[in-house]
Amino acid sequence: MITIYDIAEKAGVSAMTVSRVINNTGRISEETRKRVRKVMEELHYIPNALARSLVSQKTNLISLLITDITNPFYTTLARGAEDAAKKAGYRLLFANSDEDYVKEKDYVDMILSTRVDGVLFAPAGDHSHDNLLQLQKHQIPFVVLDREIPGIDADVVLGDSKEGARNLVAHLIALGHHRIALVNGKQDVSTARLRYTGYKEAHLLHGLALDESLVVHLGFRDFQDDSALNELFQLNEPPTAIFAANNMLAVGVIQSLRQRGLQVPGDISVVCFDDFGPTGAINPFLTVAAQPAYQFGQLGMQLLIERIEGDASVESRRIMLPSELIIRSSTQQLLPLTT
Amino acid sequence: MITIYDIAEKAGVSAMTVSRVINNTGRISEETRKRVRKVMEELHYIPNALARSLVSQKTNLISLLITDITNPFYTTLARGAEDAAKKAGYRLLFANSDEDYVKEKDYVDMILSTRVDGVLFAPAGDHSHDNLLQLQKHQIPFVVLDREIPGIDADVVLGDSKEGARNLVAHLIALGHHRIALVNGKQDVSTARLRYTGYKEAHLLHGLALDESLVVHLGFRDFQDDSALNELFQLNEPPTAIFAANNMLAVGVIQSLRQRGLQVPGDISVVCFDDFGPTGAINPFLTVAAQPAYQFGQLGMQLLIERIEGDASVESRRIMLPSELIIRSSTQQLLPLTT
DNA sequence: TAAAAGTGTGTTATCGATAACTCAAAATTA
DNA sequence: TAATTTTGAGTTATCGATAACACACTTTTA
Repeated sequence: MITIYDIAEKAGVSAMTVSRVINNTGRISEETRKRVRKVMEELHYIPNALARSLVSQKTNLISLLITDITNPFYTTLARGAEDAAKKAGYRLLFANSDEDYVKEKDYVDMILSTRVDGVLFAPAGDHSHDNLLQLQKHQIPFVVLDREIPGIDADVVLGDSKEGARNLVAHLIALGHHRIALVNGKQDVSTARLRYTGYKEAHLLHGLALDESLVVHLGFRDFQDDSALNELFQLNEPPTAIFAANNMLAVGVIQSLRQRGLQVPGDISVVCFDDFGPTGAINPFLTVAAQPAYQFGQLGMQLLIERIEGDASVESRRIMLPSELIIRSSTQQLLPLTT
Repeated sequence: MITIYDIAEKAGVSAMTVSRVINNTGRISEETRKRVRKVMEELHYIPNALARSLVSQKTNLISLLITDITNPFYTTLARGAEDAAKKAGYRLLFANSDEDYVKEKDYVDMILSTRVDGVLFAPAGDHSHDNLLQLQKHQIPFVVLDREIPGIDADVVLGDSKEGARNLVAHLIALGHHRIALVNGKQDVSTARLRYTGYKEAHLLHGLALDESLVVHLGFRDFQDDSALNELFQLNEPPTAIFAANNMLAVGVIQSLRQRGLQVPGDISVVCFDDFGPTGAINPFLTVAAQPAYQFGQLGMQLLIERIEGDASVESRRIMLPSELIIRSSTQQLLPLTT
C-alpha cells in the first residue's frame, strides 16, 4: 500500500506537505501542490482512513442495527438511512440482530471497538435496555428506531402504533366484525404492547366487549407453523377477522388460513401493521396500516448526524410518524350467517 | 475513551503487559493478569479496533456491495453473507449501488480508503469492470456475485440464467404459448444477456420462430410506467405470455397488465426470474425460476474469506447455482380463441 | 534600511495498539 | 556454588496520518 511517505519521497517533500495537499490546509505553493498531486496520481494513492480516524477521533462510520433484514419494513428503512448517510459523507456498518438480544449484544461490542461515530438502533425489545446503556456509558451517540425502550432517554423515531391499530380494528368493526383476533408480537416490545392497547381502545370506543381468548402472543418473526391459530378456531365463537401485528405475522396467518381452507376475505377478514415494500405491489391484497419506513431511516439518520456533528447536549427528541390505513381486498363486510 | 495506557497506569504495569493480557500472548503471571483484568473491567475498557488494524493491517471488515437493497433477492443474499461473515469474525460494511456505476465508483473509493479485508461485489453491470479493476490494482480480494463481468478474472458465484430462462420459456411453450414476450434488463448486464439467450434457445429447441418485436429492453429496476408494454399490445399478434427477466420487472408487468384490465393467467400468462422472499409467501402466485439467494451470499462469503485468509494465488473459482422452476398460478394452458 | 509581517516548508509528538528486542530476578541444572 | 535457563516483565520502534510548533526566506512597512 502506498503511503503519504512514499508520495513525499518521490515528490521530494516532507510527509506533512503531502498531508497539506491532500487536505487543502496550510500554505502550499502552486508548484509544489502540482508536483505532489502528480505523484499521488501516478502511484494511485488512497489515504488510509484508519490512520486518519485514529488521529481525528472520527471514523465517518455509522452503524445500522436492525432486527430483520428480510423484512421489507427494515430494508426500506435501511434505504432511507443509507441515502441520508451518504449525503452527509458517512458509511454504513451493517448489523442484523434477528430479534435476538445476545446477537445484539455481540454487535454492540463490535460497534464499540470499531469506534463508529454513532448508531442507528432498531432494538429487539425492552431487554435491549442494557445494550443501549452500554452505548450511553461509552458516550456513543445513538438514535432509537421503531421501538421505544423504557428507561432510555434518547432521540427516537416511532410509528404511531396505537393509532394505527385503532384504525385497523375500527375498520373491521365498521364492517360488522365483533370477533376480532389479535396475533401479536412479544409483550416486551413496545410496538406489540401499543398495538394491543390500540386494539383494546378500539373495542372500548365502539362498545365491543374484549375477549382475551382472541389474543395470541407470538414473536414478530415467530410464526412457525399453523398450530398457532388452533386455539382460535377451537373457540365456541371463532374470530371472523384477524389483526396481525406486523407483516411477517400476516404472512403466517394467511398461509395458515389457506391451509385450513378458509377464504380471505370470504370466510375471514385479515388486516395487519406494515406494508410489503415494492414487491408487495404485485398483488396489493391486504388491508394494512402502512408506515413510512423510508422516513424512519432518513429522519433517524438526520437526527443522529445532528447529534454527532452538533450540540450533543440538546434535549432528546421524540418523533412520531403516522401510519396510513390502506383498505384493500382482504377485508369485507361481515355476512350474516347462512344457516 | 479508555486506552491501554490508562489501564497500565492504574494497574501499575506497562502498556505492553496490558496488551499481552488482552491477547493472551507472552508470559504473564497469574497475579498480574488478574490485576489487569480487574482494572479493565472497572474502567469498561474496549480495545480500539482502529489502532489494532493499523498495526495488524487487518480490519476484519468486509464490504458488501449490492445493487438494490429493496430487492428480496439481495436481502436474502445479504443474510447469507452476514451469517457467514459473523461466523468467521468479520463485520459487514454495507453499500448499495442502485445499479448506478457512479455511485458504485464512489463506494469503491470509500472501500479502498477503509482498508476492508475484502469485497463481496454484486456489480451493476459490464461497466463495473473499471471499478473491479480498481480493486484489483490495490490488491483487495473480492468475489463477484450474480453477474459475470467480461475481462475480470475472479472468484464468482452465479445463477444459471440461461437454463432458468430456458425452463421458464419451455414451460410456457408446453402450455401452448407461441407468442411469448420478454421484458428484459439492460444488455450490459450478463444475466440479462443470458436470460435472453435462454429465451432464444427455448424457441429454437421447440421449433418456435423468434420475433424480435416481442423483446423489450428496460433496466432491471426501470419499470417506470406501463407505457413500456404499449408496443407489445399494439402488435398485430400480441403476446399471450410474458417472461419478466427479474422479480422487480415482474411487479411492473403485473401492475401494467392490471391497469389494462387483463387477467393473469386468464388473458395472459406471466413468468419471471427470482422469487419474492419471505413476504412473497403471502400469495404465491407467480411461476418463477427461483434462485438460492441465501447460498449466493453464504458461498460467496466463504470463498472470499478463503481468499483473504488462505492462499491468494489459488486459481479463480466459478460457482454456478441452479435455479428451480416453481410452477404456480400465473401460467395456464393457452385457450383456443373464442371468436 | 531595519523591523515586522507573510509565505512555504520541515520537525517532532501524537492517536492506540503491537512486534521485536532487552533485561533483571527467580528457578533449574551441573 | 556457579552457570544456565526460564519467567515476567519493560523499552523502543512502528503502523499512516495530522496538529502544533519551528524556522528560513521574502516581501512589506515604517
